[in-house]
Amino acid sequence: MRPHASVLHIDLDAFFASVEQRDKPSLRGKPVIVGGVGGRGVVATCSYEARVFGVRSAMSTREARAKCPHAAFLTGRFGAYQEASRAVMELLRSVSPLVEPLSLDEAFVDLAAADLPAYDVESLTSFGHELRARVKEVTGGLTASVGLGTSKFIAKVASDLDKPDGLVIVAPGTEQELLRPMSVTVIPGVGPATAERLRRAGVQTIAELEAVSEDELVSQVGSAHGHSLWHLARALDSRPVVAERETKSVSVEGTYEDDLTDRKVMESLLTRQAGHVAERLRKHGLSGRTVSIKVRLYDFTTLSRSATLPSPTDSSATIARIARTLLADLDTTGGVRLLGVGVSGLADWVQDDLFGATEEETPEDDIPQLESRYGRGWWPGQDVVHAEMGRGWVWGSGKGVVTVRFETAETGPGPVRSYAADDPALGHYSSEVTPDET
DNA sequence: TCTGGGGTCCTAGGACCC
DNA sequence: TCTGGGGTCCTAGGACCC
Repeated sequence: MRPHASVLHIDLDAFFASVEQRDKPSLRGKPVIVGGVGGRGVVATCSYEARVFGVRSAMSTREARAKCPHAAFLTGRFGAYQEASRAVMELLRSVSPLVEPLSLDEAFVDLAAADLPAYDVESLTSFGHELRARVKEVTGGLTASVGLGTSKFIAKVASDLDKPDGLVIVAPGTEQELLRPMSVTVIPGVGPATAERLRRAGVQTIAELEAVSEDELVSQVGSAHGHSLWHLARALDSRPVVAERETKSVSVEGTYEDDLTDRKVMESLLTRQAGHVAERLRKHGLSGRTVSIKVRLYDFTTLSRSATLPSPTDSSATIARIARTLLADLDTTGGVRLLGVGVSGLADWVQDDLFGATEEETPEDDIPQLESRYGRGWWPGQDVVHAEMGRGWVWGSGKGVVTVRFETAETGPGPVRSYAADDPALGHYSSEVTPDET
């Protein structure tokens, strides 16, 4: 337990949706839902305007559509989110060297490593306000919720108390009175399954959890979890903020619009995924010994199989071959909704090939066919450029027609036009292709 | 036509070794 | 011949997080 509220947790509000509203003025003040737009998509983030209608993260897009049919449903632009995230993380690192990103939109900062002039609640409050103002500046207007406390647990609980655009500091010594009335579900690691187990044992609040002995908790939920719960219920949390965390695994998976039944198709898809995994391993200078596949059947039963090699690999041919072999052992009659490939047991080096032979990459000649079958094209929210009309984004698409709204944060809302999906004047926007150059 | 994608950590059982 | 532990590695599955 630290003497001051020197651990900071920051959470960008409705992150993906806020980036869309920032860049697309016509979406401001409106319900925006970012996630998978297909039949099996789920909501990744939604704006506060959409939450009013009961839309939540992780809800199926189908359900979200039923609750809020007039919302804008967008697939998301990861490049833009990464860029905004990078700006925020850079700002945080300028404040303290000890920054632990949890995702694109969340991080812990250890202010004890920041060398602030003072750590009393009042000084930390003005620091927090200033930080939030600077986040707004460096992101072009995004808001963040910030919490400060004597531990990671308390800082995270604090940032959640006044969302969106809030700042909460939990004064040292007041942690337990804050926690006691709260639901056990605020404890990190208590999800639906643990909450249900505890509820059956008559435990719903942290005060009630505090009354359960450590041995009892361990026997209820297992050793690691039990000890952790016992401590967190008492606001005992000495976990350090860790700046650099090693990657432990790299994986790619996909859920398909229609269940797969053809083994040849499954093998081709695994081969392609293996290629993406290998590419990412090589990009980060990694290789791994254990290759795994994940198969989700039509009824949502999820199977995994893995095999461990004597030495690490980053070869797409090797990963693909093992993945296909692992699939061969599984019964997939009835259909497969998800396939995935991963590599773990990572090392930051690749075993030298003693024989100097270069491995042949498997030809992926059936990929174009697969793409035409499983879809690619114009996705809602995607940025586009039109030779005459300039920059815009896909509003909707279907039946060979794509509807584009022409606007940017600079130009503001512009006209909406529809084009044939194969219109040559319509191009995918990237930083290398500006309207002027087309 | 309910239920994404990318991860982390934990558990439990079996093999194998000392 | 019987009876032990402990430790490590591997595999499969599950809970959880954003």
